[in-house]
Amino acid sequence: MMIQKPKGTRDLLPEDTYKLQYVEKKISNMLENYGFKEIRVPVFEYTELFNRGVGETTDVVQKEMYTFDDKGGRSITLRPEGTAGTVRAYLENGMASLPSPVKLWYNMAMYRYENVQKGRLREFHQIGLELIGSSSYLADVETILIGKRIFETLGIKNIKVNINSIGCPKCRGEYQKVLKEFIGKNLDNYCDDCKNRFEKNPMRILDCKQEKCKKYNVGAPMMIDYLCDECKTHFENVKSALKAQNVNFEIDSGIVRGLDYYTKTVFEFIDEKSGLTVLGGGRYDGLVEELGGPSTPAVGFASGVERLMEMVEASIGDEIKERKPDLYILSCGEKETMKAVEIAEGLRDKDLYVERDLIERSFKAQMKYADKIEAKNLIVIGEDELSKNTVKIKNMSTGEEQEVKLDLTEIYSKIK
RNA sequence: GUAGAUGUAGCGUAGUUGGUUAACGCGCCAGUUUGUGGCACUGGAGACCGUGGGUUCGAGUCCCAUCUUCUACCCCA
Repeated sequence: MMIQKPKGTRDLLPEDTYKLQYVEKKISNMLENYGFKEIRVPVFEYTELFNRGVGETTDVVQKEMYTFDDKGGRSITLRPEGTAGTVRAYLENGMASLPSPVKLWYNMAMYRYENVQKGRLREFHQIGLELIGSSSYLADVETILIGKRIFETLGIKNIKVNINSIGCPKCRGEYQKVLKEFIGKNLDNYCDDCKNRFEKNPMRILDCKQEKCKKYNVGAPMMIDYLCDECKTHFENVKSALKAQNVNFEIDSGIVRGLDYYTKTVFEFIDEKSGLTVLGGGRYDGLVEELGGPSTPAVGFASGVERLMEMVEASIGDEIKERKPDLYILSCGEKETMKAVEIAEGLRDKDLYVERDLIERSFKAQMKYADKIEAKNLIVIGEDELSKNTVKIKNMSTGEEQEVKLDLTEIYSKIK
């Protein structure tokens, strides 16, 4: 029996990878224009990192992690997100002593034991960034501008930007008291999930999609109305700066984000066509300290590469072209073929894409093959050519031929 | 985790109320007489019909289980 790939994984075939590389190159180049440097951290970390970093009460930690004991009895988890590992690396490598703020980006595989469906895989990739060491609203605005630019760079339209503020531990505590009072009145009427959320994380109840819960949520107190002065000012500054930079956004008080480390500004970029969140992030001022470092503010986001690719396919998919051979060298006969190998190698030294026969096909079969792989040009090296020391370069799309000396630089100058 | 659908050569499909060597298109390989492709024609390779059981004289076609993929819920990127 054939062994299949595990559920929720994907093979990327050449027809996919060249498009992926196009997208990755565009984004990484853009991020470098903002001064972000790439970081790569381990695929697996000690489970404790995510328990503390992501939060014990989150769905990600409670039911979606790939956790196992290694042979030394250590509890290991495949990373379900990139921020915890990045912050861990930031601390472990003393990056706090680098000029502030530290700006890192990554493109890494993530693992989450989730049910598979549209835009959701168990192994998926996120391009994300972390801006560590600034508590200023300017950092929030910078990351949102970068998020916006990702989609512009890729020619993706119809992306909605939603933002919210979920306050800091100080004002959130106040708010949760008020919220629990409000919900507590009708708690019996909520769904079971919400009843469970009531003690652990009541804010998540506002995010519930169940009709009955939505009904009782009407008129619920909103976090933004209970922000402390500092959080309020911060949020106002973010909003007015975004407006000044012509970013179209909406306030969505329902955004809570499923990871515990978020504070103050949170945001989501949503593809209006599929309704999927294609980029999500926010500020996480408590995380660095939570992971054993000094109190350090930070902002970041992550975007799902597979979801990006899906949209890129729809918008500019056809414009991304695979590289086609500059030249096919057709040869028959042993001496002639050795000459073909020599010429091919020489042209590759000059960075041309050259193909030739590798399975000793007939003249005609080589011709057909050159056509199939869409070689731009073709030359034949046979007995005649070798004796006369010339070849004809044939332009495969026009059919035109021109004669040149059988010589590397001659051929190169005609093809280039 | 719950609910519904799906699974036939690399890809896309056909396979009547269960019956001899599972069909077609695309793709792949090779030919159509002398060294020039794209078209056309001819031939060829390639499938234990997702997997494992069961019913039957006999199953791709019926039953059960299981896996995959897809859809929704949940959650998220």
